Amino acid sequence: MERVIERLRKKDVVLTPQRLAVAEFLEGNTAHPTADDVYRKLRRKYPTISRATVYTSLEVLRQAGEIQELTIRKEEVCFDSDPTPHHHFFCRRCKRVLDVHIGCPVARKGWVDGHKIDGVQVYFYGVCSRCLKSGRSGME
Amino acid sequence: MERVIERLRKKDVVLTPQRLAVAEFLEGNTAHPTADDVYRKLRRKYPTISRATVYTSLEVLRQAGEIQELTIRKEEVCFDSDPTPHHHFFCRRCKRVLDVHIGCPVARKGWVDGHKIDGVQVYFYGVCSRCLKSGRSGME
DNA sequence: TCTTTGTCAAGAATTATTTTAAATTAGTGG
DNA sequence: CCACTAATTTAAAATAATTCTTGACAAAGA
Repeated sequence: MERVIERLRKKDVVLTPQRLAVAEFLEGNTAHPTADDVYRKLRRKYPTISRATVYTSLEVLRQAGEIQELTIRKEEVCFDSDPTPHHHFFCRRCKRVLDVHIGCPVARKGWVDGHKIDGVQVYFYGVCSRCLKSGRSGME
Repeated sequence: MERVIERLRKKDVVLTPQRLAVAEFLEGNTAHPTADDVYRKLRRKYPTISRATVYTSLEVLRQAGEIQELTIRKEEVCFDSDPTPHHHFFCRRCKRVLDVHIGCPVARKGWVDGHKIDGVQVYFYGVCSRCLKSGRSGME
């Protein structure tokens, strides 16, 4: 957390209690929360926080390179507190977004067909191991 | 077009003029239109068509495996008339979505980390070759 | 013909997100 | 520590994409 504050300050990001609260909630969070998840959680500690602030704080953190945005679901954007490139898996049954850490050459920035790449997202869809174990297909 | 009709009929999809119009507009269209693009275009030929009908027609075609949905942009979903797996590139400058036909092992269905995969999307982001040639970075 | 089933259009409703405008606060320099 | 200015927060309203609802209507079968 201290490191986050340092990094943000170095990037001339204005620090506010709200932004720090968002950063703190996200830190180490592997659940890939949506903006609304963040809002509902922070409201307990900061009853006056508004949705707009959560949205702008998330955008500030994203631009600062602290988090990344995922469009794995069309319903809503979710956020990953780990900004380094890796893949994601969406379970159609339990609706969770899981990190997938496999090496993939295509995920490296570079060029394709003459287009300059500055970012890549790889989204897998299916049924996660936990749901498979619980005996359901995710199709019901 | 004839083949589309055959395939849909074989899948017990009820054929209607509206659905056929959507299918026809998409056929061979490589521009990755949004639902609203389809609606605005079809309205010329079918002045009475409604947005809801376009949305449901697109969903019917998707479920029939004729088209695929892309969530490459968070603003809105767009559609690809080619349902076979391939990658996509989003140009931050001209906002176009381009097909990327490169082989990639990760795009093959299978398993990762014990999760069963039934679909994959690979999205590249950057500046397309055309915009690069026109001399702008896409950052302005 | 009567019934059943399913689609269509239009608009209302819903949901995620952004904008607005006024009040408050963070960062800076004295 | 105080004051100043630019930036942020807030609540509410506005927007934009998408979904739902309702009544009208059409095809297929008994």
